[in-house]
Order: sequence, then C-alpha cells, then structure tokens
Amino acid sequence: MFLYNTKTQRKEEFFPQDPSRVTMYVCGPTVYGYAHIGNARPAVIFDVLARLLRREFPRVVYVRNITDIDDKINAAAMAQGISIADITSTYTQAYHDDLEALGVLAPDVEPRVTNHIPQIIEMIDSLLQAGHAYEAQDHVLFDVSSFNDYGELSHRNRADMLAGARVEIAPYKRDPADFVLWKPSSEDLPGWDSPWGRGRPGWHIECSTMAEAHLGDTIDIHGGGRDLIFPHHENENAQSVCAHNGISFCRYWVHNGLITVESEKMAKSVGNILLVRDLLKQAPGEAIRLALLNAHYRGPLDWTEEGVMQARRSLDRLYQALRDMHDVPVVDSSQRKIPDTFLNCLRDDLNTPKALAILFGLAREAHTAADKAQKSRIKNEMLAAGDLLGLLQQDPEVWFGGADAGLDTAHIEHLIKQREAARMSKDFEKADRIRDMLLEQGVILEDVADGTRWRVAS
RNA sequence: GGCUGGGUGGCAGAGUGGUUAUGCAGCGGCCUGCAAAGCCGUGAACGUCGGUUCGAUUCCGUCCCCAGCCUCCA
Repeated sequence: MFLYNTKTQRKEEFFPQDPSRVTMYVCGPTVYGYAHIGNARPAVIFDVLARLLRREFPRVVYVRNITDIDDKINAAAMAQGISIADITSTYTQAYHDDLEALGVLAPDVEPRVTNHIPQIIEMIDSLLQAGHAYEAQDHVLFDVSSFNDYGELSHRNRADMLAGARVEIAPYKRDPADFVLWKPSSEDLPGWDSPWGRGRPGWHIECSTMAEAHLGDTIDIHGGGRDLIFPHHENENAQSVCAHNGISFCRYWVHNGLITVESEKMAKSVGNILLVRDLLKQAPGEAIRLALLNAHYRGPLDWTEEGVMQARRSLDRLYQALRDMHDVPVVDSSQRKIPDTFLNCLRDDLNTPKALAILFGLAREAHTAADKAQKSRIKNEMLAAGDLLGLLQQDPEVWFGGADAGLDTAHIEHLIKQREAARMSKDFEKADRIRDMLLEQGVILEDVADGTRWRVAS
C-alpha cells in the first residue's frame, strides 16, 4: 500500500519496520471542550487507516492519546469553577461518546499525559544529558540549534521562520526557536516535582514520551491534522530523535486536511465551531462519517448542511440495495471477500472517494443481478467493503426507520394496512390520502413486489 | 513576506497526456392504478495566461483565488 509522506512530500510504498507489528500514533484531543467536526475528521480518517492496516498486517498497535494537562484545560476549569479533574473526565467521556456515534473504533492504547509524568521527566533529563536542552529561569528548553535536521518535516528553515516571527520572544530563550520542555507551576496550577522544581510538561514532549512508551523509539506512522505539522510535530520529531541518539522517530508522517464551514474557516473568533454532538442532532452519525470520507483525506473539506444531506441520501441508496436483498443469505463476516478493486483504492493513499464509487457500483449490480448466487456474492462484498470504511453495518430497516425520529411505528403499520385494503378494493383516492398523510409526517411509502414498505424522508 | 496544501460539470467529488468516474439534482423512457424505489438513456467540467506536445483538465512556468502554519498562543 501507498501513503503520502509529509516529510518526503511524496506518495511512498508503505513498508513497516517490523511486518509483524505495525505501529501508529495519532494526536488525540486536548480535553477541555466538546469535540468539533475538525476533531472528528482525523479520528475517522485514521480509524479507516487502522482498519485497513489490521487486514493487511498480522498485528497493528494504534495509539491515540488524550492530552489532559494543558493551560487551556486550566483556564476552562477556572472559568467554569470546577476542578481540572472534572473537566478532563467530563470531556474525555464526551469525546468517546461522540466518536462512538461516528463509528470510530477504540484505539489499542489511549494513553493520558497524567499517567506518564515520570517518563516525561526521564526524557527531558536525557535531552539535558545529551546537550540538547538547557535550564533557564525554572524552565527547561529544547536547544534547536543542537539539532541540524530541525525543519525537515515542515520544510522550513530558520531564516524563514524568523522573518515571519510576530510573537514576542521570551527572555529566557537562548534562541527564538527554542521551545519549552518543562515549565514551573505556581501553587494554584497542577504540577509535579521534578529535578527542576515543581512544574508541568510543555506542549510537545508528551507525544514523544507516550509514543516511546507504547511503540518504541521508531514508529511506522504518525498522524494528525495539517495544522499540527508545525510546530507540534516538528518539535516532537526533534525531541525524539535527539533523545534516541539520532535514531529516526517516524517513518511515515500522515496529515489530514482541514475543515472549513460554509467556505469560512472554522474558528471561535468567527463563531462557527460545529460540535459533533450538535451535528448528531441533525443527521445520523453514519451520514456524518460518510460526509467525512466522501473527500480525500488530504484535501480541504468544506462542511455544509447540503453536504451532510447528500451523504445521507448516498447512504439511502446503499441501504436501499441491501434492503432489497434482505432475504439473500450471507456468510459469516470472517468469510467475506472484499473486492480487490475496492481494496486497491484504499491501498492507494486511502482513496476513500474512489472506494465509495466501487461501493455504489456494487449497489447498482445488486439491483440488476439476475440470480440469487450473484446477489449473495454482492451482498457479502458490500457488507465487507462497508465494514472497512465503518459503514453499512446497520440493519437497513433501522436505517430507514429513522431510529429516534419519534415515530409511532405501530400507527404507521396500521395505516399501511388500511391503505392496502383500500388499494385492493381499488379505492385509490383513499389509498392516496393515507399516503399523503404519512408523507406529511415524513414517511415515504414504497410499493414493492412483496408488499408496501416505508422509510423516513431524508 | 516565507513554507505547505487545494482550485474539476447545478452541488459534492475521484481521475487521466487522446477513450463512461461515482453520488445528489435535471431531462427522456421503462416499471407502477398513480407515486416511491429501481432500471435504461441523456445533457453538463477541468481558475488565469503562456510553454512543451500531433494532442493537456492531466507535464512545466506565471499570475489570481481559498485554506493552514510561521514557536508556548486565543
């Protein structure tokens, strides 16, 4: 399979360092608020990548961290007048709930920063020992000038960075590019004892430490949003390489594009942050997931209400095919074959839109297939391919039933029976009246070969 | 200003040096009591200006537009 590597700026064939154990680290959320759609995109993208890797390789260790130490968390606790622990546990739970609604499977390991303080201190200490860091005014800073390859990931050089610098340089830095590994905490802030006094870790060291703790010195894949390339991942790379005597930290850097909302950037200052839990009130999680997978992961994605509607209708089409095959037998999920055409799309830098096109092709085949054996093959393929994308695993009846639309199913069935009776006696006026009545409630009827079925309008 | 990614039909969105993406929407037909679903057919595109080429949406360069980042920071 091939992945686009940010570091080399090329699509490269993916070879794990150890084929028997693929390692992937993805930057998770800082838990100080509800997840927005921009947080959801990498979670869904790398969920698909993890699913693909798991079927291509015997073992995959996927780590996605929870950042539960951060000044933004401290500020949120202060603002809401509750403890830091309450903030982090509340929003960690909310994050899990939101992702579950989007069909995102749990990673193999979900480390938290607060559980890795000794390892963080150890790593900072080794950076100091190796001459890559220095202490200044109760801070420990990374010495960027000690690492020749600084900038290799984000493709910037020091001169460029300085030219655009618009932030005041902290006086304790030897060089403007140096960044904090450890900083002092006042009594009212969370802190841990360290060789450099009571304090807390800086921004980037946590990811270096947790990747090392769970995956080793060199990892295969590191993922995250494009906005993290600099400074976060650049710094993470510098720390890890320098703490490990120059050993390569990450073999493939994979970054997803960012989301805009109705053509505008999503930002607090614009006031257009879309929370996953709010979107879930408007559309099923599966539709939101499809809307995220409908564009290639590396490109930008403009989020619109229309886009979610289209995703929902696209799922209608796929589930319609499965619904028509409700009586077609399937084999056990472990026996199902995924078409190579479909797999090859995903193997080619996770081309989900192209893979979806294959899935739609199967849906068409399903409608035109002549015999049952053919339909059985198609149904198995659709379910297996869908599973790789985290789609189509619901019972079609549940999808079309609108789950929580608050409909009185018994009442609907009753009206359908009345209409059937009316049709039998050729009282089409009455039959149409009943159909219109249901349509007003958002219920669409379909007269098919073996009776009348209904679905919620999308 | 620097670095990075993107600009494709009404909308979303793949892809390709010359030949159908796909989904939604439109149009015509079939099916249907009528619809819906489905099927068949159909119109419609590659930001700008140049260059390379027999031929470019696809390669190269210019410019324009959109987005992100430019170091502890909302």
